[in-house]
Amino acid sequence: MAGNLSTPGASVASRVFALLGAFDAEHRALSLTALAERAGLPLATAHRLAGELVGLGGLERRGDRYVVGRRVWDLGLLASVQAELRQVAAPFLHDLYAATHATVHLAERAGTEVLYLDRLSGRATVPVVSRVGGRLPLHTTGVGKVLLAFAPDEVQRAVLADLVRVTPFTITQPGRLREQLRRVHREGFAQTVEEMSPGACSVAVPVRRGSDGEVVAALGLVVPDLRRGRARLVAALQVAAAGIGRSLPLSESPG
Amino acid sequence: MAGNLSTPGASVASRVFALLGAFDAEHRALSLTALAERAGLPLATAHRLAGELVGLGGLERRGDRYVVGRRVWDLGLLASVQAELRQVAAPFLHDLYAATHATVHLAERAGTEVLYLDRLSGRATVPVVSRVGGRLPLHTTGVGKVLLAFAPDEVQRAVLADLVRVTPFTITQPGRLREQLRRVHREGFAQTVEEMSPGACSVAVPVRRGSDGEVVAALGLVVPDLRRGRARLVAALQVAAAGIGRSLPLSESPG
DNA sequence: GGACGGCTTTCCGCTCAGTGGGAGGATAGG
DNA sequence: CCTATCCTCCCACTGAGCGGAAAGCCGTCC
Repeated sequence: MAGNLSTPGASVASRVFALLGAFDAEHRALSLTALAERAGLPLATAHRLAGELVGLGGLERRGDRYVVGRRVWDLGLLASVQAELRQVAAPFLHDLYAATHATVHLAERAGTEVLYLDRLSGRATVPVVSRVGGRLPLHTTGVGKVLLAFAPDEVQRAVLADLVRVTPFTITQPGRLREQLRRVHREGFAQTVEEMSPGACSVAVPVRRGSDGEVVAALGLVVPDLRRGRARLVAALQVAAAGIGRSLPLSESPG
Repeated sequence: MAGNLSTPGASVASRVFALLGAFDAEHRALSLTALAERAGLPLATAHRLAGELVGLGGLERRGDRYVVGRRVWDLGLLASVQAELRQVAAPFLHDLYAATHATVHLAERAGTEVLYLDRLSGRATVPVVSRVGGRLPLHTTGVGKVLLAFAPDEVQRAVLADLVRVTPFTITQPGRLREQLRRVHREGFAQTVEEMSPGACSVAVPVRRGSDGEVVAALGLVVPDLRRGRARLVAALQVAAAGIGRSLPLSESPG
């Protein structure tokens, strides 16, 4: 379709996603030049395609900057992640927040990372690094440890082989983490103590789909201190997780 | 780019969006045939493009069905709508919910409709038809009336010219609605009484950007009854709206 | 004021990526 | 066994898409 291709083999569809993928949480608005550069496309190509996407609602133009369009947001709401889990979980997350006033997290595993599906926090609690849609290491977060404990062997091995240090309290010894994962199975919850960010502790429990008991997500709380009240938090989490699991449809798995 | 085009002039980018646009809230998972049909593309073309999108994360395959991919959800979170307003507003919405236990709505105007940006509801309140990402008429909802009252003249005219009846209580006389919109300006809030769905009333207030006072969104509550406690609800809404407006960055408008 | 640097926009000839009818499998039901 | 309904793959044909180059469009600095 073109005479002179800088990257032959790249399809138009991949270019479209390259353009959209040029945006991230730190780059929500990009000039044409920046957009082209980050997408790895020639300026003229980026210009034409971006113009087309604006027409389709995939991008929007604000002055001389491009931003991701509303249409993409609309479509994103239909994505499977969000559709079932988040919707079902939302009221339970509120209950949890009301009961504890701690930051509430709903997360699932995406490869070897935690993917935060929802977060609920007031304004006066512990500062938390997570963002909805954001990813963090599995071994440094409460929800991550839960998800890791119930992840397939190959994922556990891959993660244990590379335990990045984030704070002085991050667990980087595979043996110690493996022992903790066993405890998660035994006791039904995981915790972290300043392993992701100083001054923040967390507890988390698995969310099991009611129909078959499969762990589909994790539910967690972030608090400044776990020394007292942990049992109460775990109890609240387990009630909410059970509620979510029971309300969950039994979405067929990939064939 | 092809020898035999069924619809010459349609770009690949438009076909990509046609495929994604084939999904909606009622069609979250589609077979290839259904996908092709709804997208208006030949089967072979849909098959090839869908396969490519799966590789790019824009679609996912579940058995013999396609669903919108996680990548689209990620990208959607970066869209301007969601990014600023929702994030800033979230804690205030919780406060409102905690204070009133009514369904809380954050909405903005999209053309001649209300676009619901966020919704927060418990499990035991009035049944509500709104969905996050969903659109409803401006003249039948509390947030809609607020947004309409502060919309440009041509929007008001377009809406007043076609007041669709939804319930027996829907206001369909332009004169009566115009009078109500004037009251919204005067009193600072709007209300509906069973105009969208039987048994549901709503109050709503504008969210003004702190820097310039422009109305950027509306904040509303849905309750079974407005006869008593309305003043209290309006007060709570105004406090929250002011808080949101003050925390809002002054995002430059289109040039 | 006029030359410069960084940005966006447009032009246009070249060509290969994308197209889609149709053949071929796979599976289900009669 | 045949028919119906999906999904997958093949492949000759060609115009949609490519991107270097050049032209606009600001500011800013000498």
